[in-house]
Amino acid sequence: MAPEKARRRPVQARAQVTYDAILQATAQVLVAEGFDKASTNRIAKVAGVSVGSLYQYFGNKEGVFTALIDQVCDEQIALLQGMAGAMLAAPLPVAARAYVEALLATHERDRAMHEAISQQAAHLGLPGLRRVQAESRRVVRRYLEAHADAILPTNLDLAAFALVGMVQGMVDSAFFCEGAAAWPGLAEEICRVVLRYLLGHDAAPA
Amino acid sequence: MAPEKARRRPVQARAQVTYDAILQATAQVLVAEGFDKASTNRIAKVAGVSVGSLYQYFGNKEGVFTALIDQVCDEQIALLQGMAGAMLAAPLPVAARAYVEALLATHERDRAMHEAISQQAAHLGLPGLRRVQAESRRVVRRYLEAHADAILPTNLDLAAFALVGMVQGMVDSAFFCEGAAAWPGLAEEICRVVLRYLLGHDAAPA
Amino acid sequence: MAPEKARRRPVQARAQVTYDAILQATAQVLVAEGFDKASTNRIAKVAGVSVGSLYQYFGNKEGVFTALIDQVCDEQIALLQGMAGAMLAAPLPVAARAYVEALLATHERDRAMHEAISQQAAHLGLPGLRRVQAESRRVVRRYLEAHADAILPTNLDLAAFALVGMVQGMVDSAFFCEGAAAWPGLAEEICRVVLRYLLGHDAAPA
Amino acid sequence: MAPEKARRRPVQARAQVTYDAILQATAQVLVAEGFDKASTNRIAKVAGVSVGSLYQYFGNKEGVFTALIDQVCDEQIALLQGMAGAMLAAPLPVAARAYVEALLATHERDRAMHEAISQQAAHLGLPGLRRVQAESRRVVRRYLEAHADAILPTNLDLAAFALVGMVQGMVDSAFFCEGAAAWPGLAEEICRVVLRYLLGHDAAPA
DNA sequence: TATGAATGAGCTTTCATTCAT
DNA sequence: AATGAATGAAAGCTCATTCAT
Repeated sequence: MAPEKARRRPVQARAQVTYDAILQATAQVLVAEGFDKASTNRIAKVAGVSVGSLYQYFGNKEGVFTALIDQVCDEQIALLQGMAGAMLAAPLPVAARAYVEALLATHERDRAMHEAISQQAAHLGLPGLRRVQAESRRVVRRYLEAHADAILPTNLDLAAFALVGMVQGMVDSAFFCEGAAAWPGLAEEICRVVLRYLLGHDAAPA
Repeated sequence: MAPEKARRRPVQARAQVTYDAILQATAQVLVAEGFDKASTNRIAKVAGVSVGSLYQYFGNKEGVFTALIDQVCDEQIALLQGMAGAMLAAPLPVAARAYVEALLATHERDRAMHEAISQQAAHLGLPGLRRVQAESRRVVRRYLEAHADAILPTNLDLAAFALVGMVQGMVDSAFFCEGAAAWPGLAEEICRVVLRYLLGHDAAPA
Repeated sequence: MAPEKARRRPVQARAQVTYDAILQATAQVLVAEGFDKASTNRIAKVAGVSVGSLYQYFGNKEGVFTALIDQVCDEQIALLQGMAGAMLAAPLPVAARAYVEALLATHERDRAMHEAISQQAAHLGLPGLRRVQAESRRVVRRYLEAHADAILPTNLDLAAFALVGMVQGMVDSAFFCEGAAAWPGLAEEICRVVLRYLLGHDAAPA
Repeated sequence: MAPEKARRRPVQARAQVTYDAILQATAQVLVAEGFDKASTNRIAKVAGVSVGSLYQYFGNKEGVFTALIDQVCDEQIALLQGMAGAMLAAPLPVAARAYVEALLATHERDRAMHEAISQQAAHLGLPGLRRVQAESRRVVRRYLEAHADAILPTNLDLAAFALVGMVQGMVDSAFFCEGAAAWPGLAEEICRVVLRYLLGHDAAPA
C-alpha cells in the first residue's frame, strides 16, 4: 500500500456521518472478520456506502486504517492526559494503581480491536503506537518530576522509559498468556514491581 | 491463509538444499521487501527454485512462514536453555545481567526479521511467540526455585510471569523507541528493576 | 469445481449487457475451442469484458457454465411445453411425428453446444438434463392420459418413461453415429417404434 | 491433452504387473475421487509406482485414460459377442430378454465407473463408445438376419440401429432417473418395446 | 457529490511432464 | 528400468482503484 494520497476532511454534517460510518465499519469488519477480509469494497458495503465515497474521504485503503488507528490512539492519549491531571498530586501507590488498572481496563475493553490491529496491521499502527508511548512517557515523567524527592531514580527520562515499558510488557503478557489476565493479584504484583523500582521497598501502608 | 495442508519431508540431499534455500529466501525477502512483497513466486525466484518445489515442501504459503518462524523460535529457545544451564547457580545480579544482555543482543542481531514478522505476519508468529514466552517463564521459574530463600516473591509462577513480561516490555520499548536501545545505562536500569523487584533493594556490591 | 458462491443480479442496463455477453462468449468458446480452453480469462476476453466482471456476476467458474446450461435447458423446456399445448388433441401419429421431428431439429440446431456440454461438462449438465427429462415425461404422460383409451400401455408412468428414453436413445444414436442423422426414413422409423409400442401395430393410414 | 505420443507395450511379467496396477489405480481414483483428482501423480502414488514409470508405459495422461476405457470397452464387446454366439438361434423373446438383462446388469455392475467416465472424461470415451455401439449393431443385425422371416422390419441396418439406440436409451434413462432402475416391470417393458417393434405384437406365449 | 460497474495486475496453487540419479 | 525432485505454464480468483453516469 502506498502512503495516502489525498483526503478530504468532512465539513458538512452528512459528510461526517459517512466518514464515521466508514471508520466504524472498518473496526467492525476488522474485529469480526479479520484484516484479510477487510477489503475496501467490504468495508464500504458494511458502512452502507459506495466504494467511491470511501475513496473520496480516505484516498486509499491505507488511509482508512490509519484514520481508524489514529482515532483509537487519540482516545487512548486523551485518557492518559485526563488521568495525569487527576493523579499528579496523588501518592505513588495510588497513582501507580490507577495507571495499571487503567491500562488493564483499556486492554480488556477493546482487546479484540487491539489484537486485530497489532496482529494484522501492525505496520500501519506503528506511528500511532509511538505517539501513545511517547505521550505515556511524558505523562509519567511529569509525575516523577513532581515526586522526585520521594523516589530512587535520578535519571527521570530513563525511569519513565523503564516504567512505561515494564508495565506495558506485563499487561501485554497478561493478555497474551491465555487466562493470565484474570489472575488474582496480578494488578497488585505489577504495582509492586513499580513501587519497588521507584522506592526500593513496598509502599508503607501508612 | 488456511492452516498448512501437507508437506513432504526432504530425504535426498538436494531436497534439503532446496528446503533451506526456500526458508532463507523467505527471511531475506521478508526483511528486504516486506511481507506484502513476499509472494510465493517471489520467494521461489529468490531461492533459485521453482514455485512447484516450494509447494512440495511447504504445502501452502502459510507453511513457509510458520516454518521460518518456528526455526527462529527454536533457536531462541535453545539459547534460553543453554543460558539456563550455565546460570542456574549464578548469583542473581549476574544471572539477571546475563539474561537482559542476551535478550538485547538477540533483538539486536535479528532485529530486522523480528520486526518484519511482528509487524506484518504477527498472526503467524503467535504460536511461536507463545512457545518462547512459556519456555522463558519455565526457565526463570526454575532459577527462582533454586534461589527461593534469597528473594521476596513467594508466588514463583507470578514472579516468573512478571519478570519475563517486564524485561520483554522494556527491551521491546528500547528497540521500538528510536535510539533508546543505544542508551548508556539501559541494561543496568533493566537489571535494577529486576533486582529491586526480587530483593527489595539493589544488589549489594559483593 | 465447488458449487457457486454468490452472484450479483444485473440491475443497470449495461450490467445486463455484460451478463449476456459473458454467457454468449462462454457458448462460443465452448463450441469453438472446447471445455479445456474455456478458462475464465479466455471467456472474459472473448466477451470483451474483464475477468473481474465475470466473477461479479457468476461467483465462480462453475457458475458461468451452469447459468449457460440452465438457459439452454429452459429454452428446451419452453419448446416442449409449447408443443404439448398444440399437440394435446392431435392423433397419435401426428403427435409422435411432431415430437420426434422437434427433437431431431433441436439436436441439429445446437448440436455443437450439446456435444460440447455432454462431452466435457457433463457433470455440470446433469441437473439441467434431469429437469428436461422430467418435464418431457410429464408432458408425454399428460398426452397419454388424454389418449389412454387408444393405447395399449396401462402403466402410464412407465410408458412415458419408456417413450422418452427410447426416442432420446435413438436420436442420440443418430447424431452419435457418423452420418446416421441424415438417413432417409430415420424419423419415420423412430415413429414406427413409438406407434407399435403404443398401439401394437402401425397407425392405420385412416 | 495432446494425443498420446508413445507407449511401451509391457513384455516382461513385472512390467505387466506395473501396467495393470496403474490402470487399476486409475479406475479406483476415478471412481472414488473423481476425474479432477485423478492426476498422474496421484494415480502413480495409488498404484505404488513412480510417475516416471507411468509415463514410461502410457506416454501421457490421456494415454492412461484411453487405455482404461479401451479395456472396459473390450470387456463389453467380448460379453456381447459371447452372448451373440449363445443366442443366435434363440427365439426373439428369449434373445431380447437376455440382451436387455445383460445391459442392465452391466450398467449395474460398473455403474460408478461408467458415470465417472461419461460425466468427466466423455471426450476420451467417444472412440470406445463408438466401437461398442458399432459392434452392438453388428451383433444385433446378425441376429435379425437369422430371423429375417419372423420380423416386420426389412431394412435390417436401420432396425439394428433403432434397436440398439432404443434399448440403450431406456437403460440409460433408468439409471439416470433416480430409482427408476429398480422399478419392477422395467426390463419387461423394454422387451415389450422391442418385440412390438419387431413383431407388431407381444410375443405369443409359445 | 455519490454511485457501483468495470478493470486488470497479480496472487496462490495445481499438475503434466522431464530428467539426473 | 525405475525413481521422484524439480519444473513452470497456466488456471481460478481477489481486490484496490477508477470513472462514466
